[in-house]
Amino acid sequence: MKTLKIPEATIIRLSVYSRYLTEIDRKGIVTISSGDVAEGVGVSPAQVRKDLAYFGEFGIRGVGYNVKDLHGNILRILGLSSEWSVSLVGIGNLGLALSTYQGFKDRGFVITSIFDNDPQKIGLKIDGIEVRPIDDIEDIVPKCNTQIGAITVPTSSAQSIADRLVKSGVKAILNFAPIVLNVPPEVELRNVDLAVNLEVLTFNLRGKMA
Amino acid sequence: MKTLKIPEATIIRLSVYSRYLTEIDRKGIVTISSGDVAEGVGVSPAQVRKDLAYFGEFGIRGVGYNVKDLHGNILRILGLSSEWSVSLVGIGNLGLALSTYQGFKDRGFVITSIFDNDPQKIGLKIDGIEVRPIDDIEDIVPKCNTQIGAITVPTSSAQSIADRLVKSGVKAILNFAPIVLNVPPEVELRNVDLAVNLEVLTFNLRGKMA
DNA sequence: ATTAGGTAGTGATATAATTAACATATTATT
DNA sequence: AATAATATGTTAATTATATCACTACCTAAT
Repeated sequence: MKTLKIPEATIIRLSVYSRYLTEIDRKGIVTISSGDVAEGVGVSPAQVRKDLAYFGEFGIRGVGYNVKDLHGNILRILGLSSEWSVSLVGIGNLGLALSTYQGFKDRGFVITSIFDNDPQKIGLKIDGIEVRPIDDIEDIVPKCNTQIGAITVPTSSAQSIADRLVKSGVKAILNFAPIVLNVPPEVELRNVDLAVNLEVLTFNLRGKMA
Repeated sequence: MKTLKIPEATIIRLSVYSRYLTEIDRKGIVTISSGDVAEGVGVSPAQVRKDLAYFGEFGIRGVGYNVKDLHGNILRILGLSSEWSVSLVGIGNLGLALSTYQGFKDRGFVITSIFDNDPQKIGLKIDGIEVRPIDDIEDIVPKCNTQIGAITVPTSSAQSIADRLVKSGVKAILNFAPIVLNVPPEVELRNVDLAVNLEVLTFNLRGKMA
């Protein structure tokens, strides 16, 4: 089995393609070309074909791709053909937004536990999931077989939460706190910094206005 | 003036460096080396120096960088030395999270108007800003001299909101709806898709578990 | 059948980004 | 004053990524 390295940019684009294919499929379109996909998501047709080529042959020359078939293949590539158990730590506004985000449910991410230390929040039911005290992490997370932890707590406590999630067996962490977390190399870590996006925007604006 | 192209990855890292320097400065540390920054944010020292080199010379050979000075320079580069007026359209959970996100305020992003079409929300004050009906966009946005629009409405209405924001004079759009928006080339567009991050995570997990 | 038009897959090429190496400059020490 | 240690800025080398150009192949029309 050849495991050539896949650019992360490719994975991100596959994710975008898949979102677009959902839309196309809903419209009842059966076949689509790399050029159509490219136009729909704003990349070049060659890029679309190259991205897919890392994983196999999914189309028919001279014809295009079957929408459902391609979509299914991309979901499988992304690991979305089965469900993932997600634990959410910190249920402030951002945590609340994530817990109710339809896009997660749609793609097989199931929030199975929610933790917070605010006494006013503990016991609340959010979308059917009870908010538990943070000290319950080590108890609940293994029981739910949770593979992914999402951290939306303040910066000061993010590292300790990460430690506890790792200890409880999560394999991946999605961190929204603007801090560099330390986790063992076998744990997959991904940071989302909402301010970064605004800053790239203002940098580009600055250039245009200068 | 030579305007060589700056990689976007460089801008993203500068944003991360700046966040780290805030922390370092708060600790009262006066001087820092590229190696220190590199270790703090998880990149190579050469990368740090290269990123900075695009914009000038900010350090002293044999010594390092003055923390406050470097931080100020990075903020200036990113266009954060003055305030930006942001309009938020759609005040669901995600919009609420953004409107109260301290990280924005800290960096000079001021939300000056909020719009939604839900009658139950119109009139509410969020952090001192009144929620107005979407039809007020064309009236209010120009009055506030708003340069940036943030879209957190459902996918179906995202494009029409983008159109109205552009018509009202915004120069940049931060879009959280999972759809490819069409805007004139002079308008800076940036898409944030929360699900993408989880999907990159699961792809990487899949590889590790296979 | 044959041909024209269209589209996927792919190896070669070009471009971009990262890393490495080094020359230059500063500080501290002897 | 000379030397050792340290750290930047910059050029060169390497690696990674994206684009291009071409081949293979399918469909439909003549």
